[in-house]
Amino acid sequence: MAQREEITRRRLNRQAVLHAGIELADDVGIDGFTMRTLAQTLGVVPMALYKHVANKEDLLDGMVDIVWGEVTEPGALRGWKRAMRERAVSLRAALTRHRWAVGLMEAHSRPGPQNLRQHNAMMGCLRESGFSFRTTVHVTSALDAYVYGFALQQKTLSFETPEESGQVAAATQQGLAAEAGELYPYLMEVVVELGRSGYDYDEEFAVGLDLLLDGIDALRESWRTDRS
Amino acid sequence: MAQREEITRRRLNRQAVLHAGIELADDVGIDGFTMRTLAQTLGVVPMALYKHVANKEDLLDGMVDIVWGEVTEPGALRGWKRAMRERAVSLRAALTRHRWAVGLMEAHSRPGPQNLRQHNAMMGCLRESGFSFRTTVHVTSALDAYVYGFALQQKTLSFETPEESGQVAAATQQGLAAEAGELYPYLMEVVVELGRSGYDYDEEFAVGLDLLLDGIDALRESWRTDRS
DNA sequence: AGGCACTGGTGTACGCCGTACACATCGAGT
DNA sequence: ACTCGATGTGTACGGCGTACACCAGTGCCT
Repeated sequence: MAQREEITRRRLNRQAVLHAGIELADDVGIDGFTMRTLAQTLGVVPMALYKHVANKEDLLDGMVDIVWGEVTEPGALRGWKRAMRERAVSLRAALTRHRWAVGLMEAHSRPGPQNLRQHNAMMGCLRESGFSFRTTVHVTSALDAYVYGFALQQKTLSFETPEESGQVAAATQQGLAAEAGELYPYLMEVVVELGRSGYDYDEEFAVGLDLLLDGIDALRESWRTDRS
Repeated sequence: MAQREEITRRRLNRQAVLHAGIELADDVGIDGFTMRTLAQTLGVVPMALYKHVANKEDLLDGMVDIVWGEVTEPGALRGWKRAMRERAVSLRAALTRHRWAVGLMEAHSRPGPQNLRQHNAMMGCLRESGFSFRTTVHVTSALDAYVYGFALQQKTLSFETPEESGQVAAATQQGLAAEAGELYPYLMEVVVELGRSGYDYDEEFAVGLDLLLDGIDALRESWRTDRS
């Protein structure tokens, strides 16, 4: 048993490497994520990792597929709309937990099994709910684009965080505020107002998502009779 | 005059560096884009660039703001809906021309003047069209998310290009096709169908965009009477 | 039990990256 | 003509991903 533990600790395997990778990337972000630091957190020399992953790209691919596994599958049981909303929320939650994964989820290389499973469930849910083949593509495309884009904004946009003061303060600091008020009056108004009333990513996401889902709902009938 | 040309060729300036950077990044992608190769295309030693940009991040920021400058401002003259659609299309076109810019458009660092100009015009168009302050934020957030996300998908998704055969062929090649048909029947169906009828990014983008715009339109009245 | 192949961890080294720092050059203003 | 500031150069450093040769321990076959 102690021996087993020793073994578990001493001998690596692909899963251990991938999970350690996710943890590290969550901590330090994609830039600070290097093979060397990952090896260090595993108490191992960098080259040891290459016995379990082909290279850094393969490592990231594996990590990404685990993230895909964290996304709940849409089931058609309680209606496509609820299923789609739940999946979108779950996907965004996963991308919020693992910000480094945004932009890697649909990489060029071969999609992993969890990725395939997820998309298969998505198609299945929509097709079984009576969407035409082409409409299914439309819906998937639009919803995924929205979720990815929102995650991307949330990842990179320091613009208006809870302490949006950061932005305003920075602008003021460079003496830009006064000038900005003249050059960009509308933007300035919104930023100031936003600073006053706060910005809630969750609510913002939900609003846009419902917009899309309602739009899909409204057009479902006309689409059903469409070609294809 | 010949002297002037000589000078223009010999002496760099920030704009020249930035534009050469864009051209190079368009060609080789963000991965192959290094200070050294950029210096080489300019016929100059790498360190020479640092007289005109603070560092690579500053260089990319400058390049990104030029891309922002390529996006047409929304004018409220012919209605907010048309203006928003034109802007979204223009933004996506810019991101398609400069795929490396996706994910950098809303960087953490100080947004550039073209970025600010663009967002100011956006806010102005919506506010002047009668949208409430909070609704303006909703609309901007949702539309931008969609455009970014679509560009991101288009950038990374090899899934179904004009020659979607790539994907299917690859899957087949590894003997996965048969197995995949069992594991992921819905996905397989859609991929095959898609291969038959083709996939048009432009149309796909337009469909989702209209979905959002119509949704906004429908909810505009109720939103107007909302709080804030 | 003894030998052996195989798997997985190590050490060293290479080429590329961004960029700091000291130096050379050159054009403009006195 | 001389100086001075701005611009390009040369060299060098530390960090990155990773190729390659090597070593250690484990499980298997006899």
